[in-house]
Amino acid sequence: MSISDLPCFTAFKIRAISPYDFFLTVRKPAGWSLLTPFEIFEHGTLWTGVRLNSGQMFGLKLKSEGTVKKPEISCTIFSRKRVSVKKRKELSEMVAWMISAEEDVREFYALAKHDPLVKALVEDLYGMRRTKQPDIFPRLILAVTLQMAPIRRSDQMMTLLIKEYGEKITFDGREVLYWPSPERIAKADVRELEQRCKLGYRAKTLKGIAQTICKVFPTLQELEKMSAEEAKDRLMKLKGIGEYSADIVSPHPGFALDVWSAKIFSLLLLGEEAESPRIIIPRLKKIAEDRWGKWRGYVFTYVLNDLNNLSRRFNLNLTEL
DNA sequence: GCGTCCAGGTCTACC
DNA sequence: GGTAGACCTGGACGC
Repeated sequence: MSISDLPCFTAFKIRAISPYDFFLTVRKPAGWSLLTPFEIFEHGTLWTGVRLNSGQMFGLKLKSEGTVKKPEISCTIFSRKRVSVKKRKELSEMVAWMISAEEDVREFYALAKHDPLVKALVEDLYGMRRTKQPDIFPRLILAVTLQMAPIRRSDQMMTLLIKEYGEKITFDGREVLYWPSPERIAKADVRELEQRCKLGYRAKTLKGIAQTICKVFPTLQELEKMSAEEAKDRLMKLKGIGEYSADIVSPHPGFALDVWSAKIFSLLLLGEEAESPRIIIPRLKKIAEDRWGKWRGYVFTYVLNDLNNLSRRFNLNLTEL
């Protein structure tokens, strides 16, 4: 693991479009982290890290100084060297994009008028946003380690990858571990990756992906500018990335159903337990697209972060599938 | 303890 | 173009 000390800092404020719940957005109820599983959240303040496409590492300290109705987030960025005024502006725009501060979800919330599921979701998680990560490699690691493995094993693989090949950043008296760079994994020995991170056959896949994106591959921001289909096609050209993984990585709103989430949506949308979850995935995706359109990605995120409440509300067992 | 099974997909060979 | 089978590994389960 490499270690970076980030002594310089610059601060600014971000105003978000209301309603915006900072806590629910950066610390999701299902335990999803904003940028790395090793970020720190204490007394309403988040310390985390981010690697830009240039490879530069930054420390981030985020804190809400507003309310859900009048949201304002204070952001301090820590770096190795002092940042210029131009770079500061770029960083401020990047953080706002990352935490979806400028995304207006009122159209999504309007669906609640006629859709009982959305109504429940909005009541439970009012103001929560989907978030984005500027660097694509952590998303690809997530997608690959989720394949063919129970969630605990996926967590084990990701944790080992970060601890063995990631980067430790120190700033503001804190230490945060961040994902490995694609350059580091591209150079790693496959056998060593397999053994140190318990990746099995995924070691070869991950190294291949790292090598490809080190050469030439669109950034997440570039994929976002493409059509959803084009972005997905580009992602699926990576060996080891199929439709499910492409949906997880793509910045476009998708409906990344796997066997586990297909069981949940089968109960919610069809009112029945799925006998063959993998078989009904295309059908569930079609229903989601017809019912929620471009907001289906939001429904997906809200549902997976609201399983306890939904189980109670609709008298279903969604938490032990 | 030990053996067996299989998981929050993807790719390939074969028909 | 459709589909069965292989793929690492470790945790769950039955004995």
